Parts: sequence; structure tokens; C-alpha cells
Amino acid sequence: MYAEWTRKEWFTIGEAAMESGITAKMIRHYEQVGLLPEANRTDAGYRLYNDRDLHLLRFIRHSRDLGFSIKQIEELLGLWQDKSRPSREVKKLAQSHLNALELKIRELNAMKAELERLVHCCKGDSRPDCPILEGLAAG
Amino acid sequence: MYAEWTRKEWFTIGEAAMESGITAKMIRHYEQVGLLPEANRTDAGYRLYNDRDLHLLRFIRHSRDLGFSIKQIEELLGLWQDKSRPSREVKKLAQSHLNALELKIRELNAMKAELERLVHCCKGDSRPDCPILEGLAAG
DNA sequence: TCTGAACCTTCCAATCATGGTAAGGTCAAG
DNA sequence: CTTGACCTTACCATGATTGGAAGGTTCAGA
Repeated sequence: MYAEWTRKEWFTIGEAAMESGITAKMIRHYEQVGLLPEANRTDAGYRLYNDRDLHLLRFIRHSRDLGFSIKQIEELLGLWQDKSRPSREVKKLAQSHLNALELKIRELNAMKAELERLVHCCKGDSRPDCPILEGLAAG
Repeated sequence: MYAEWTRKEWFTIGEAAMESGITAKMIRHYEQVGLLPEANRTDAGYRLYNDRDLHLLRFIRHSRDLGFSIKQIEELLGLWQDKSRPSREVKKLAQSHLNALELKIRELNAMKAELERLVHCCKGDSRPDCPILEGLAAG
């Protein structure tokens, strides 16, 4: 046998967590709710992850970073693994999430605008009269 | 006694819900978690609300509409009822929530921008190659 | 007066993603 | 062989809201 450089084959859940940016806690959780397949185990019962698993974990992490829900990520994973999916379906899912994001942003911006209005009206000194409270009371 | 027009004195929880825009369910909940004082009751145990209570409920609703948390609303109510509060304190609370709102908006906008980028790259047809999935896999 | 609808009550549970704790098993290094 | 860092499972908590179940009350119409 020739000595050759190989990357690490198996990772504990802690290492997988470091690699993927998902906490060990959440990895176990994702497995429990069926987002992840059951992990391989050592004789002692420790979970073991390989490169393929890490790839999956990173996919999940990036999806979560974009705000997809667990249910949506489940769908994305299905599409990802289905090599014959029509990209139309992926785009539809992404577009739908994009719409939700935009709606949420609009809502938050409306809150922000109104709150800014109130905050700008309030002197913020030691006296009690406060347009913020008046605004909340009056609507 | 002279007959005089008086508005309704007491409201059931259902009527208070209609008036305030907070569901009866949530009114009970707010009472249970201490946001609201215990309501008056009929002999039969029905909750009864008067104009003052409705005023309070509306204050809560408007606060909630601006995205304040229950805990923050509790503080706001305390300040509202303290006629000698310095408006500084109200403004501080509002400003802090405003900062949180702005942070959240920035996060959502970052998600939106990245997701838009991916969506724009994806043809969304019947073929399987999909930059969205590739983007999620690559990060 | 009976009946049924529309109220009301309390309690318990689920959502979603995440974090925390406790009580214990495993493993490598000193 | 002990120590400390890891791992295991199981359970509980968060925050705001919603839902249901099981039961009591009120009120209008027949």
C-alpha cells in the first residue's frame, strides 16, 4: 500500500456542526423531524457523518440563511436530489418565499415608518408629555 | 332623575374584542400572563369591560401593531399609567425597538437580495439545471 | 317552558426554530 | 486510572398565537 493523503472520512456530530455551521442540537433535531436521514453510528452509538452528509448539512444551512422554513427545505432537498426535476418547480418555490419575504419587509417598514414618526415627535427629556404614548393611546 | 343618553357601560369579552380588534382568546391570554389586570365579572363569571378597559385594550393593540413584544408593552403600559414618567424613558424604549426593527429589515433585505439573484439566474423551465439549487449547495 | 344558538368558562396542546438542563456513556491524553 | 471533553437520550422553556375539548350561561323564538 502506498501512503496517500486522504481527507477525513468520518466526522462526529460536533465536527459536523463546526463544518456546517449548524449546531449539534439542531442536527439531532433535523434528524428527529425527518429533514435528515438517520445518521450512521459507531458501536457506542455516536453519530457519524461523511462528506456527503456535510454537503447536505451545508445545503440546509444556506437554505435557512435565506429564510426558508423547514418544510420548504424539505421540498428543496427533494428537488435537489431529484436529478430530473424541472427547474420551474424550484423557481416557483423560491419565488413564493421571495414574495413572503417582500411582504414581511413591507410590514416591518410600515411599523418602522410609524414608529419613527412617533419617536421624532418625542422630545425625550425629563418631562412627562410624550407623543409616543399619546400616539399609542389614540391609534 | 332626568333621562340622559349614556353610552354602554359594560361590554362582554366578545364585544370588547370587536371594539379593540384583539380576539377574545388573546384578551384572556393577556390577562393570564399579567399584561391585563383581572377583569370584572358577572355573577355567572363572565368577564366585563368598561370604557377604561377598552382604552387599555386599544393601547395594547396599537403597540402590538407596531411590533412591540409583550414585555415591552408591559413597560409601555407602566409608563403610560405613570403620569410623571420622563418622556426620555418612553423614547428610549421606542428607539430600542426601532433599532431592532431596522436590524430585522436589513437581515430580510439581505436574504431578499441573495434570493433574487438566484431566482433571476434560474430559467424556470422544464429542464433540471437550476442555479438556485446550485447556489444553495455551494453557498 | 323547552330548545338551540351563541355566548362564555377553564384547561391542555400545537405551532416554529432554537436553547438549555440533567444524568449518564465513551474516549483520548496525561 | 483519573480527568475532561466529547457524546447519548429525554425533557422542559421560549414567544405569540391559535386551536380544540368539555362544560356552563344567556337569550330569543316556538
